[in-house]
Amino acid sequence: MFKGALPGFRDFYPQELAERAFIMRTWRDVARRYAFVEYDGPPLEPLELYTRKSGEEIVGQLYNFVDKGDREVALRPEMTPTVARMVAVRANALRKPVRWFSMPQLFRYERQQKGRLREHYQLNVDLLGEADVAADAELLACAVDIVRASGLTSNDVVARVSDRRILQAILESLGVPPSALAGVYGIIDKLERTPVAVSAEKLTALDVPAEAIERIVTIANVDFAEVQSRVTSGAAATQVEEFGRYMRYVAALLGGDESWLRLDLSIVRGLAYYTGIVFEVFDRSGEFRAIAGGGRYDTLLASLGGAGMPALGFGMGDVVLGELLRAKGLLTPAPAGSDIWLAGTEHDPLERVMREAARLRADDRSVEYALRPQSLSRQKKAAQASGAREFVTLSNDDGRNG
RNA sequence: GUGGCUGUAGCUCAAUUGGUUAGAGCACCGGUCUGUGGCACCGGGGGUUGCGGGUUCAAUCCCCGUCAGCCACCCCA
Repeated sequence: MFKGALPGFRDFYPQELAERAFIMRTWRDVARRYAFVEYDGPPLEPLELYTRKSGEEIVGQLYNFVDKGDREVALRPEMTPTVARMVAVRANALRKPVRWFSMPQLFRYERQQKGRLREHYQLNVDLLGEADVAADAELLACAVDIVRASGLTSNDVVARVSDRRILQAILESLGVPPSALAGVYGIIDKLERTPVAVSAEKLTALDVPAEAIERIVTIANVDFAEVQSRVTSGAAATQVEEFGRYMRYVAALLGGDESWLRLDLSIVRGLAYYTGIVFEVFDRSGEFRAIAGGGRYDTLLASLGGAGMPALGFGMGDVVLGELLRAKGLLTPAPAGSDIWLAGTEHDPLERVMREAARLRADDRSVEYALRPQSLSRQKKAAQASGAREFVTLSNDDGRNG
């Protein structure tokens, strides 16, 4: 006897599917409001699509196998390589900017935990062919608007925004040796979950000056004014200026509401391909994993062998968002009852009920009825339990069922 | 992949610190109720106590293994 789904995989009973549908409807509605158009790709891809950029280590985290044609394949763990490939193939034919979104089911062979399964649905929104920060602003505003459309407020969640180029400039201004940068990023990424003393010790081991360590362990608190005062020349100064423009754009797109945004240089996204502004959306209580994350990956298309094209995107999974919405009481999709429960009396032959049901169904009404003769009171009870919106008897067509 | 905690009906939990046929609420099924707000009452099905070994006269309870869930690493989506 089969007991349940494979570890990390989910059965969607009607209630769970209704919840998932609620989330996906919100994704689709808001993405369309932002003029993104939907696309999809194959759930199975050549393994090489993922190893080329991430290296062989990633194979341990993939559902991969050799197919009957001796091809090394993998279930897609993320959508970005697929969209990059699809766009690269038709780079010259597509009208720019390309504004696409998709809601793929993604797979990852890892030990599961809360908020992290072996499969999830993830909204992917990508904007390709535009280098200006206006595109970055459009992306983040879209992500925030989805969260807002789900019923959450800026008291519940915050978008933490960063730019690794600015972080690098700050670190250099603090005297961090270039050779130590990669290591320092890793330490910054874990600052939140690591005791300060431990982080400081690790930084010392990387030959980071003591004064710099003090500032690095509180890098999350560095505000925009400090960034401006520390980075005053060179390419980084231009990036700082653009970053300021970016934040103003996002605020404008959110109707002037800046409460959703926060500069946080401790956001160092792991993926190797991010090249500019990055962001992550979190619940403010810190109870859940990141709701969404994304950023700019201007070099990815070229690295996959296509024509170079500036690009950026974000992903938002259904698992963490669903957990947060449920915790806030915002995940209560209406039960899917029929429009009409059609009741026959004991004297009505079933065919009479069926003929009437057929007539109503042809009129696009959803109709349920008792599949075997039952008392009227029993049918009424069944109608209520099923969530039918209207109770109609053959002899008397006006009984309401709330 | 590593370590820790947990595992009784579909769900939430019981079962006098090993002791007879493992119980309840909700849910589900059937019946009664000629009736107002998903009401009440009666009845029923459903568990090899995750699975497999071991200790014992006797195991839901103790030990080992295994599987699954949760948590922390790892890694990030």
